[in-house]
Amino acid sequence: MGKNQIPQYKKLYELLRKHILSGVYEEGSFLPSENELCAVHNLTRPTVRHALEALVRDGFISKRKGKGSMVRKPPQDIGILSIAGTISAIGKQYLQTQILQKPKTIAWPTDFHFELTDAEKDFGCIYMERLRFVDEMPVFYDINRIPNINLPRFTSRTFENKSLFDTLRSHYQIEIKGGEQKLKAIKADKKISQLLKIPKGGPVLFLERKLSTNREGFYIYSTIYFNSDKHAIFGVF
Amino acid sequence: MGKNQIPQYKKLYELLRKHILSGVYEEGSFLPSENELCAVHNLTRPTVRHALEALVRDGFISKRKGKGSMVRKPPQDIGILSIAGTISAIGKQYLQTQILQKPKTIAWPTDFHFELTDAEKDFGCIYMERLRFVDEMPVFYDINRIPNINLPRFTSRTFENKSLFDTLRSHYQIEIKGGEQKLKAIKADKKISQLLKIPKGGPVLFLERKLSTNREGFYIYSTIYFNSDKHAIFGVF
DNA sequence: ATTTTTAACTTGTATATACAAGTTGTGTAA
DNA sequence: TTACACAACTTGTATATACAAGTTAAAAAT
Repeated sequence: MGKNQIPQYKKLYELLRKHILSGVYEEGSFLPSENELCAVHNLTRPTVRHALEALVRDGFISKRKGKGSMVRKPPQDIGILSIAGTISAIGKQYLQTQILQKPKTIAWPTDFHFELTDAEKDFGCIYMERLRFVDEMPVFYDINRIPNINLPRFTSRTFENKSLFDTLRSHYQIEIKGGEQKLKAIKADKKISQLLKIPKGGPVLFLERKLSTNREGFYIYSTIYFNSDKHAIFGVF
Repeated sequence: MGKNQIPQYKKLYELLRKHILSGVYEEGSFLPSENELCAVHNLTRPTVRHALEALVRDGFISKRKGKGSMVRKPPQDIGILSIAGTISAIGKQYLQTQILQKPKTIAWPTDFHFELTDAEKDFGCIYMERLRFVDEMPVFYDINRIPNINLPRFTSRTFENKSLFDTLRSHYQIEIKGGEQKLKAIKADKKISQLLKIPKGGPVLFLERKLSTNREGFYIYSTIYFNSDKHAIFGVF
C-alpha cells in the first residue's frame, strides 16, 4: 500500500478544522459521531478519537460524554497563546506583515533571557524584526532569533507575505511542536510607542517565547510587544 | 473486580506528576519507557500513552520518537495560563490568599464581558474577591463570579487557606475541564494601584477568563489583575 | 582501527474489539 | 396524562496486537 507520508488522524484533523473554519459545521452544532466518522473515512475509532482530541486541544470543539462533539466559536481576538494546530500561531487571517529588519546573522545577546546551549552559542543567531498590522493599525512588533544551524540561504529569503513558520516548514521541514512563554505588562518606551502608535509610557503586553521544533535542540526565540488597546490576546486551555 | 472510580490512566498521571514534582525523576532525565511502565503498573501501552499525553500537555515531560520521555524543568513563574492538570491553576505552592469580599449573592452586571445564558441570569451570581500574595507582596487581585445554581451553603463556607477550586471539587464535585481567556495590558486605576502596591497608571496585566466544568452549562468567570513587576505569567503549550 | 551492518531498543500510528457510562427519545404501565 | 423502564444512541476507558520509524550501541566486515 502506498504510504501517504502524513498520518490518517492528522489528515482528518486538517479536514475537520477546515470545515469548521469555513462554516460547513456551524458554531453550536454537532460534528458527526465518532462512529459515523469511522464509517465515512474508513478509520477505526481510536484513530478518529486521536483527531478529535487534537481539535479539542486547539479549541475547535468541545466533547461531552453521551452527547457528542460540539463546534465552538472560533476565537475573535488574536490567538498567540496556543499554537492552534500545525499551521500558524496567529488566528486572524488578515494580519499583515512589514519587515523592519530582514534576516541577518548576528551574535547572541550577552544576557539573553533564555539559557542557550553551547551549540546555539557557537553558531550565530539569525535576527529579524517584524511589525504586524490588523486593519492597517500596528498591533504587535516581534523580534525573532533563530540559531543559524543548517539553514542554507535563509537570510536571503523574503518574508513579506509569507509566515516565518510557513517558510521554515516548507523549505527546511521544521515544524513547531510547542513551547513556553512568559508574559508581563510593561510601559512602552520611546521606540515601542512610536512603532505601535501608542502614548509613551502606555501599557504594553510583553511576551518572551521559546518554541520547540521537531529538530533536536533547535529552538526559536521570540520577543513580542503587543498593543492591547484595540485587541486582546486570546487563549484556550 | 472492585471499581476504583478514577480511571487507570489518571492514576498513573497523578503518580508520575507527583514523582516529577518531588524530584524522584530529575529534570533532564528520562522516564521509564512505555513498555516498562506497562509492566510495572500492569497496564497496556495505549493506557500508559494516555497518561503520558496528559503529562506532555501539562508541560511535565517532552517526548521524542526513538528516545523516550524527558522530564522538563517545572515552571519558575506563576502559571495561570494553563490548568496544569486536574489540581489547580497556580504553579507556586506558597501563594497566600486574603479574602477581600466573602462570597455573597448579587445580580449579574448589566454589561458583562461574556455572554450569559438565561439560566445563569435567572439564578443569581455568587461574587467574591481575593488578593493573593507571593513573599508577602500582593501579586494578583481576582474577582470570581459563579452562577448560584445548586450550591447549598456555598456563601457560608470559608476560603482562607483553601483554594476555591478545591472547595468546588470536594464539596460539589465540580471539576475544571478547561476554559478560555483574554489578556490585555492596562493602566492601574486608583483601586488597583493601592491593592497591588504599584504606582497609579502603571502597567498591569488584565485577564478575563471563562472556565468550563464537568457540569453542563456551569461556568466560572474570573477577572484578574496581575502585578507583573516582580513575577511573570508562565505558560506551556 | 575504521566503517558498515545489524539488532535491540525507543515512541508513533493503526486496527479490532469490548464494555462502562452519560444522554435522549420512545414505548409501556400506572 | 404522567411516571417509569428501556432501547438506542453518544463518548470514555481499556485490552491486545501489529508494524512503522527514529535512536543507539554492539557486532561484523572492511
